[in-house]
Amino acid sequence: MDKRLPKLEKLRSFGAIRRLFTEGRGGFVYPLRYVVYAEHSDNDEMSVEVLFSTPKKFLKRANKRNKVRRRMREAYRLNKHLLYTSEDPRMLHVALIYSSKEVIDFNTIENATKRILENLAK
RNA sequence: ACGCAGAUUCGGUUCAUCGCUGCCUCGACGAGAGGGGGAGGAAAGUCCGAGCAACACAGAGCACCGUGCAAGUUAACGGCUUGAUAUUCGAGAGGGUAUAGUAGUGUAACAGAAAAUAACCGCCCGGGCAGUAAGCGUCUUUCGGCGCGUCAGGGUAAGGGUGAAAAGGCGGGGUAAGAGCCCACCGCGAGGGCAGCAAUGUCGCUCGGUCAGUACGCCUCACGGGUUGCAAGGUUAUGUAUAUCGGCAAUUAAGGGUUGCUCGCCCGAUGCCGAGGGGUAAACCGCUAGAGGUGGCAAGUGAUUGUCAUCGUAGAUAAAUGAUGAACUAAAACAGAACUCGGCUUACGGGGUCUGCAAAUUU
Repeated sequence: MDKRLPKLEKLRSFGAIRRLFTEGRGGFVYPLRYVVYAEHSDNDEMSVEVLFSTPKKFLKRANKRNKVRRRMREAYRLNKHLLYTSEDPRMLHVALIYSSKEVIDFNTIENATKRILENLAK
C-alpha cells in the first residue's frame, strides 16, 4: 500500500482553490471542517488533490499551527487508502481546515479524518 | 554543604516503523535506487543600526523626528566596553535609575501659613483708646505710672507639626526684636596648583558673604536624518490592452513629482510615429561564503583588534525539517527560518561550569 504523499497530490493551483471554495460542498467533523469539489475522471482512475489549512484566527502561534498541520497531513497520509478503494472513480479536490482553538492530539484528528474520508468514498 | 551575586554554557537523547524536502551519484534532466544534509537562543517583537536593490537627487528657509556625562570600540548604531558624578536597594559580593545648556519661561496634586512674589500667625517698636472700634485692673490725694486688652502704622524673617522639595548649617557676637548684619568652623561657587586623554577628583592656597531648591515641560545648543523594502529587483516563455517610456507637433493650465509647508526646480492636455506589456499566484535568478564559525597565539582592564590553523553549516514557495510507539526520565519550557548581518527588547521548565560573598544555621 502506498503511504507516500508527494507534492503532486497537494492542491496548489490558485484557480482550483478558488473554484473549490466557491462551488464545493462542505461539512464538519470535530475538530475539522472540510470542503470538497468533485469532477468526473477522464481516465476512470481515482485522483485526489488535498489541501491542509490552519487559520491564524484559531491558533496565533506559528509553531502550534505547524504542529497541527503536520498531524493533519499525517492522518490523511496514513488513511488516504480509504478514498482510493472507492467504487466510484472521480477527480476530487479536498480542503481540510482545522477549526479549534486547542492543539488536539493525533488520535482525535485521525478519527475525524477517517470519518471524513469514509463519507467522501461513498 | 545549604543560601546568595555576577559571568558563561546546554536547550532532550537513543532505537523501531512510516513519511517530507532540496543536494550528490547511477539512471535519461523522467520513474526509481543509494548516500549524506535539513530551524533558534531567542528563528519572535520589528525597536535601532548597516549591507544589498529600485526610485529620487537643484537648492534655500522653516517645520518635524531622533540622540544628548567622558573616553574608547565598530562597517554602523540610539548598541557595547571602561570610567565619572548623583541617587537608591542589599549584611556583603553586587544590582537599579539618572546625566547637553539654564539666558528666558510655564506648571507643581494632597498636605501646609506659604511652592518662590511675598502675604498670614507669631516676635519687637513707638503711638492712640476716639471719629465707624473697647476698654479693664492696679498703685496713687491728683497729675500720672505699671500691667492686660484692643486699633491702625512701622520693623522682622529666628519659630510655625506639612511636604518629593521650604531660600546654607551650627556656635558666638550683635539687636527693640531679628537677619551673613559681623566673626570662626563646615558647606557652596569662582580662580589657581596637583592628578587624569577626558568626564571629573583633590587641596595646611586665594577670592566671593550668599552666592546654589527639586521635578516635569516649553525653549536654546550640538550632532544626525531622501523614500520604499527581496511581494526589492532582474531574466525567460507566451503576447489581445486602457498602464508606462522616447521622439515630433501643439499647448501654458488643471494636475502631478521633489519626506511636511513656503519659495524654487522638473514633468505636463491632445494627436501621430516608435518602443513596451495585463493576466497565467508560470519558470529561473536574487538565495546564501558571510563585517562567517571554531581553536591557538599576541595586544588591551575590557568592548574589540591582529595573525595562524581549521571547518563547510537549511534555503522551502501554500511553504520541507515530521508522525506514532518504546526506553532513559517526567506526556521537557519558550517557541518555527522566508534576502543577509550587528545589536536591543520580550518569553523560557530544568540543568552544567567558573569567579566572588559570608549575616544566621549545620558539620
